[in-house]
Amino acid sequence: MGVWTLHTYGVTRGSIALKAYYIKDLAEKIGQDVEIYGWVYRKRRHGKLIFVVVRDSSGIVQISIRKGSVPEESFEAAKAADIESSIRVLGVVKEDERATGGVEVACTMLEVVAPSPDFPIQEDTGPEALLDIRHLTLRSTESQKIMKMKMGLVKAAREFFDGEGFYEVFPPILMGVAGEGGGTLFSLDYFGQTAYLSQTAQLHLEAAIFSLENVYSLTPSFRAEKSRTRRHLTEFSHFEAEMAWCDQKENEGIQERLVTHICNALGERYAGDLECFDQDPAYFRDMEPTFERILYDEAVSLIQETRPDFCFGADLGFEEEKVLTEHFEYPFFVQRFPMSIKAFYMKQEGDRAVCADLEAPGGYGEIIGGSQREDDLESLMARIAAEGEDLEKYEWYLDLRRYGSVPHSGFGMGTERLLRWILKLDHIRSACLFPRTPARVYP
RNA sequence: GCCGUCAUAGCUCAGUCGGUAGAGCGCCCGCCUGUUAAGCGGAUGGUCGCAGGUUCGAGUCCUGCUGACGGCGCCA
Repeated sequence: MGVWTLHTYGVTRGSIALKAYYIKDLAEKIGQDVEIYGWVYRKRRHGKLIFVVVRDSSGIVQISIRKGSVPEESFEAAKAADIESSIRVLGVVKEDERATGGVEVACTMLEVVAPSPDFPIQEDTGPEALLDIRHLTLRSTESQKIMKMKMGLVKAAREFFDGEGFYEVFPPILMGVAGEGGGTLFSLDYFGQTAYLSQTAQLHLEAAIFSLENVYSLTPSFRAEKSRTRRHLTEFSHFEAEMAWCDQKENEGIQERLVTHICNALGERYAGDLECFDQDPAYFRDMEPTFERILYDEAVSLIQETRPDFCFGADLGFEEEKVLTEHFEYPFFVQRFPMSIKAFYMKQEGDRAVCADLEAPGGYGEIIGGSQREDDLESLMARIAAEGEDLEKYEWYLDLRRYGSVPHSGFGMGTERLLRWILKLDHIRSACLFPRTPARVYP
């Protein structure tokens, strides 16, 4: 058995360090002896020949186990191995066109590390049942691809911010006051006072720009709305950025460069995975940071072409967004909503907010909401009072306007929303490891 | 908060006019040396979401409840 210690780096079963290599690398090891650790993905028995498809984090490969070519215990172990049992395999890598991927491992030894009796997922398991056992559903190759691409998205976003000289900061999740008026908050007992889970880090990022000027954060945000839609979670990954000395025009420029950088990077680095989701990598790879911009008024006109009953002054509902997004191939900005339907902290010009939402094409909804912030103390106080909010709770926020206020802007980007649009996922839940919705906080 | 749909085996579903609960897949057993979520044979598997009501008789009809799902609103 000396040859095998070569591949385990002297580590034997029972005291495993790291795997020597991963399934995706086997194509470069034709003719070599290899050791594979993984999980049984598929099994097909043919009497004296058994095929086991083994899965690890990097991919899958077919193992052929022939009676007579392996010790009798190995053949019996293969015969008995359940779907998703963890196994250790020794064998020789061979090219074989009959195997998926063109590579197969001819087994010389197989042992079950731990069994997996009655694994509950099978071909026709429905979406609700899959969510009930999300902790097991994550093992699917589709979930693997989504999780890997989500990491790629976050990595690309951080690259962008880093390249633009932003500082990453780490704002609190436990909050004493609401971030945005109106939205429902999750509350909890905080040593006898009521505290809330953050809906947005924006207000705290605004404080940070007076120190670091350009900042961003990636935090969970919570919305206690019973939103039963395919684009809402009660907990989501929120990229937020805030920039001092920045007007709305430059704010939009940063947003489109950010989204474009992310798309370019994914188009280049995840071309194969994008194709698995029927997406054209070239569309993302070649995207340019020149998104179209339309005014809210123009959006209303476009909507009225097909929905004459839609009235000026209303917010764009989902049906309206869907109509609107059919006019665009790439994400686009809708600018200058009426102040009456936007948040108190936005800068006001006439009856309009100095703001823009970035909409994904194809009815996938709003990816980014951003605005120039109100930097004038009196206007801000009047706005907070008009919302019926207690000014005292916002004293610290108002201090930011009392001590060296600056023009500044910022935005928030929903990570799962962006990923959902890129992969055209049916539901935002699929873009999340353990999605939290009004009816689900388990598992 | 509002509107709608659904709830039967581990999973996906069928169940006619109200008359003793069905299929496929999975699990289990047997056969099979090139399969691609293999194939063939056998066996197992049920508080029909819960509580009432109508009826000689309810998975089926009626009432209430619960839960999940889908859509709206809200937003990222």
